Amino acid sequence: MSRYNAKEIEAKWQQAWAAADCFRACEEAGREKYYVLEMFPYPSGRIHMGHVRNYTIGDVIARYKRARGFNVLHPMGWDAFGLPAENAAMERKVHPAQWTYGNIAAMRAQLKSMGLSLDWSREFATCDPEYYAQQQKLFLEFFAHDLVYRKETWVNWDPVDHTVLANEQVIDGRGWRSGAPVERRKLPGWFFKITAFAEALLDELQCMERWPDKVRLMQTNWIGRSEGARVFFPLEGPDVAEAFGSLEVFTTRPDTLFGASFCALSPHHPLTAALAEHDAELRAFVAECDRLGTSEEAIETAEKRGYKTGLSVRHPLDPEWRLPVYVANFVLMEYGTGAIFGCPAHDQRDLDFARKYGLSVTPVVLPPEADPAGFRVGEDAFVGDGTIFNSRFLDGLEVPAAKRAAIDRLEELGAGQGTTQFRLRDWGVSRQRYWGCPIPIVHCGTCGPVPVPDDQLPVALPEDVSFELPGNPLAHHPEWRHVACPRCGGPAERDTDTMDTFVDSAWYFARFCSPRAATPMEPQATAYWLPVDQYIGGIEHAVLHLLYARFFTRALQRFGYVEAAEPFAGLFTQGMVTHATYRAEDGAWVEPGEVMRGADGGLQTRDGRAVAEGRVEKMSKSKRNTVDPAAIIETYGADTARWFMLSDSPPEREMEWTDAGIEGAWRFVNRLWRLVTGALDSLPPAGAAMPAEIAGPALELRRQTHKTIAGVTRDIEAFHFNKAVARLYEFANALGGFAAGDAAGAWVRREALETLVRLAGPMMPHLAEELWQRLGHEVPLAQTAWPDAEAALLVEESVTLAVQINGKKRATIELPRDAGKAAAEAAALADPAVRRAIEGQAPRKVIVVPNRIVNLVV
RNA sequence: GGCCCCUUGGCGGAACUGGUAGACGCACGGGACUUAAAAUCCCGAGUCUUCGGACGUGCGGGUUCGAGUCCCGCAGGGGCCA
Repeated sequence: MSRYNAKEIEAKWQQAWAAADCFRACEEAGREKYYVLEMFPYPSGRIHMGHVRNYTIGDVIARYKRARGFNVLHPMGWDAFGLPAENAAMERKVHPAQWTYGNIAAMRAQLKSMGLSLDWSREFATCDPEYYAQQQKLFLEFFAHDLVYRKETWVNWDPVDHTVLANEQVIDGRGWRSGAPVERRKLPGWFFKITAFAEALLDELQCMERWPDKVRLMQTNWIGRSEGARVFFPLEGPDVAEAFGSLEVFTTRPDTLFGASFCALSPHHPLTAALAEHDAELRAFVAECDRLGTSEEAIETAEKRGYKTGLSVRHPLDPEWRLPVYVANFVLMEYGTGAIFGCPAHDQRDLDFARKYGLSVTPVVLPPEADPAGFRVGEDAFVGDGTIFNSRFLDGLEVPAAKRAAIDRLEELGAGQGTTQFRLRDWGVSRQRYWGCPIPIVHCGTCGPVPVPDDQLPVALPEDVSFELPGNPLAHHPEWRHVACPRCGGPAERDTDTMDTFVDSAWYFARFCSPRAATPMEPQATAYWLPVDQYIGGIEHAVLHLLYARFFTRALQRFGYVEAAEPFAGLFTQGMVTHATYRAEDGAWVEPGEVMRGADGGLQTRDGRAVAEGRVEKMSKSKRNTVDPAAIIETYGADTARWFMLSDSPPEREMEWTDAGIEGAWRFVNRLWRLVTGALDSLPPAGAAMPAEIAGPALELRRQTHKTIAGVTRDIEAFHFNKAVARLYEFANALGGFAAGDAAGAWVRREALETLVRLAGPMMPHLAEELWQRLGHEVPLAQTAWPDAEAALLVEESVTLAVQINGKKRATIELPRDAGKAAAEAAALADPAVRRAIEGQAPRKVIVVPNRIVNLVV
């Protein structure tokens, strides 16, 4: 018997599916649709094992749902804008477009070698002018609906690369590329008003049952709703202070107002700026704060420091009470109002600050059971619930009631109001880069920012750009940015920024519904296909990408492009692919392919240097523990790689890639091949009528066949692919040991083999398709319905029950299914092992769980 | 620091709503076939054992006739927010 030739047979079926256009999706009114989508890849040039895992999972779902009769949409595209293309341009003198499209071609071929059931006719890249033209139209819709606006903010500025850095691109205060110390700079840019949907985005999370709890929790924390109050503290002091009137403060703890001992301003508060004009020392303090960077974590972990302004404020609930005003490094301008009141007894940061500057610490919340006379705050602030004291009209109230009472009084006095604050901030999308979607705005000295008119879209990226100079090539281009103002015709300049690439991926799933439309999307197409029924990707996108896509969908709904409010009805986040790491004696990382076992049994490189095996870690280039999917597919074929990806580890957990594992999968592929091809001669023809009489081992196998159908179906529905795989192994084991005997047995063997092939189909589609054909079927498996389990075969005639004595298992007994309690008890008491164990005592109590256990209490 | 999750043989992992712990795979051991090896097939296997059984799901308690599963505390690992 021949060994399975994966290479030849996989190519054969990939061509056959393409020729028959098996996976093209068309809207069919009245037919139930199912939209499966995996997060589209960045075209880095090669697929990695994370892609293989992601797309294998998605393809199992797509093929399974198709077999269940759904009209499946399963598209693929490219998240193709981004910095690596510009880096390649600088390092290798190749244009970003050329680099990107070259990578796409290479990766497309690799993805095709996986045998994914994709509708390639819908493919696009976000850097296609046809795509970003539509994105520019959407940007202008946001502009028209007042959902995008321009403002100045503080950014991390790399003075060497002349570019803005994201917080994660700042490492130890230096730019990740240039290594230059990062500066805080104020820069204008465009912001999407995601905060306008904060409440809706938060509330809807509770209804999104097919999303992992973990992701919902992360988004909840990210949006960060907090109830509190805005409180006005009248300012006193020099003219500057008088000009500002009152200091507006946000607090979540209005109940602790009588514990206040100071107010603090952000270094970037307008009042700080006004004071700094006449105060060099304050300017120096602010400059020092700026060197901390912009991340909340850096600010939080730094030592709490302040600068006393000399101003004071009056307490909003007692005009006679005055509090000093500081500028403090831990107060963020971006959160709340950029100013706080400090209550040291009940906030750790305020306490640290108060201890440092010798400010009073008055406890106003008494912990349960504490003695009001003896309660003192030491090094730890008390942040829990309790009863209010030392607080005049609030005394005796519990914390929640005191919050309400304090807000009521503030509102009566006109000194404040209750409010809800979100941690979520508006989404800044301007990037000083070339390889992104140009922002379709023209800046005119007289008209301000003016949208580029529809008939002048798209604003195309110029191709003749230079990457020699640091900074943004669009801004350096000699003529591109100079245009006439569309409104007044005067000289004006294009916006030279491009959009954050998260914008590109915030609506691509909608574009797939009508990828060639001359508008961003066709409402009847999105109405049919959206929402995505199953979205699959990495947990690393739990917050940003998924939140932006949710925000965009709500906006698109407002513009009339989509009916759905939410983009992804179901979300699945897969785990990472890991591999052992290896190091040579000199500490250098060694690739797995270089490691072999030496004569002494130890690990060594091919050229004989000793190697130590390190921890199992996420595959990464830096640790050199990657395995190239292309090489695996070349050696074993796509089916083997897919099968191993789905075996053993549950898909949401990390999976360890090992040589032994892929070898094991390869063995099973061959075993399945032999099992079917070796039996072909002894089978009745396809479609032969079921024999009237099936009994004995044949009936047993038939039962197992149908139980396997039911089990694998359940497992795939629940994303328990590892369990489905285990069931198919078990079933193959049973089939291997089955002797057909007579004609009925041969019929049952065919049913079992066909079932095995059909159930394995979504996981190893090429081999299954080939075996299906060899079993005598003309319609491809890809167009064949999923098998149904016969309910009557799923119930056992007899069952094994455990017999426990005082909860410990002593024996098992065989009983007819659904035997009565009395029969079960009698059978248990008759068992010799049970009799020995109870030594003639009569049970005090007998618990019988039908078909499960008998527990005798003696 | 706060919140959340996880911890089962040598390893990855099964165990439906509390009801026979360790399915299935990997690795391992034994056997068959072979001149030999690879491949393949069959068998074995949680630990200890006086062969009756005893002990076993990170540790310590609790609830229950019965706990891997529920509750409380602790330890270790991971994630998110700070």
